[in-house]
Amino acid sequence: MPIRKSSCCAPVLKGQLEPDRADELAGLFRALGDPGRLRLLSFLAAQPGGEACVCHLTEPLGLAQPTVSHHLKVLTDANLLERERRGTWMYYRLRLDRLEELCAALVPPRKLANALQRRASL
Amino acid sequence: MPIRKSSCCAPVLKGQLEPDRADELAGLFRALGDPGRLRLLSFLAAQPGGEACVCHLTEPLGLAQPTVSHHLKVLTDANLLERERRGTWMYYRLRLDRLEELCAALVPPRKLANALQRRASL
DNA sequence: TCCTTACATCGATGAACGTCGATATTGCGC
DNA sequence: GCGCAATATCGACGTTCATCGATGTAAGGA
Repeated sequence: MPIRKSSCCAPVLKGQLEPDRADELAGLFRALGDPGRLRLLSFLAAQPGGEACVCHLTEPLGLAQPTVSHHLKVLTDANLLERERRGTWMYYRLRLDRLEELCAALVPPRKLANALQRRASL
Repeated sequence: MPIRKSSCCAPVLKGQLEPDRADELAGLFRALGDPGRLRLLSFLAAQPGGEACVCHLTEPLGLAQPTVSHHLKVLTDANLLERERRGTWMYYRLRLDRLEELCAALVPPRKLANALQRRASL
């Protein structure tokens, strides 16, 4: 059933956001779309150096160890974390640069700068 | 089976991000975690005034009308869009302020400002 | 080599989600 | 009120996902 394009508004520009790029961004946002994972990021950000090993993350989250491991994997696959082995322990570190990239994708940088300026002037 | 907190790293600060706030933010990111919805936002952002009615959104997305309606509802429920009726047509408009808020929640504003400055100086 | 600790992977289960055809609702013009 | 056009809601189906117990793997110490 074809939808008539009556004259309600200007037709929308096509392909502003490429489907491939949309898939990629959506994957990133989906990685952020879980409260446990957000708290993981928050915990890591609160650490000096933005890093911690797994054994200190499972208790404050209230999730089982396999679940935490799963979430860490999701975030690492999305390149929002990087892992490094040190002896028995596995360290996970925040990638702030990736979060900044995501911000820039969400809001045009110029508008973001304006918003930050507005906020700073209050 | 209790996990021993051996001396691998400094213990993580607790409750940096409140569970309630984490749920709220996760809901927002989940709303952004679909390629169709991201393209919807992109299409709207490309429109003068950042608004459009539904009939012009369904074709470029390649999704059926009920699906588009569903996505618009998800985004509206997340307060990322606002709707306004004009006669037969329903107009959806971007809420840039909400996207800016989300950015600020992702990256501490000071670090964001630094990142933008770095980028501007290239 | 054996045991223990730290972490990852597997497999299963239940819930949430994307999609769309069919149908309902709302508003406009006649 | 009737009919049509625009949009929302419903219902169902298949997929994806979060969760966790059980098990596998890898590293260090005795």
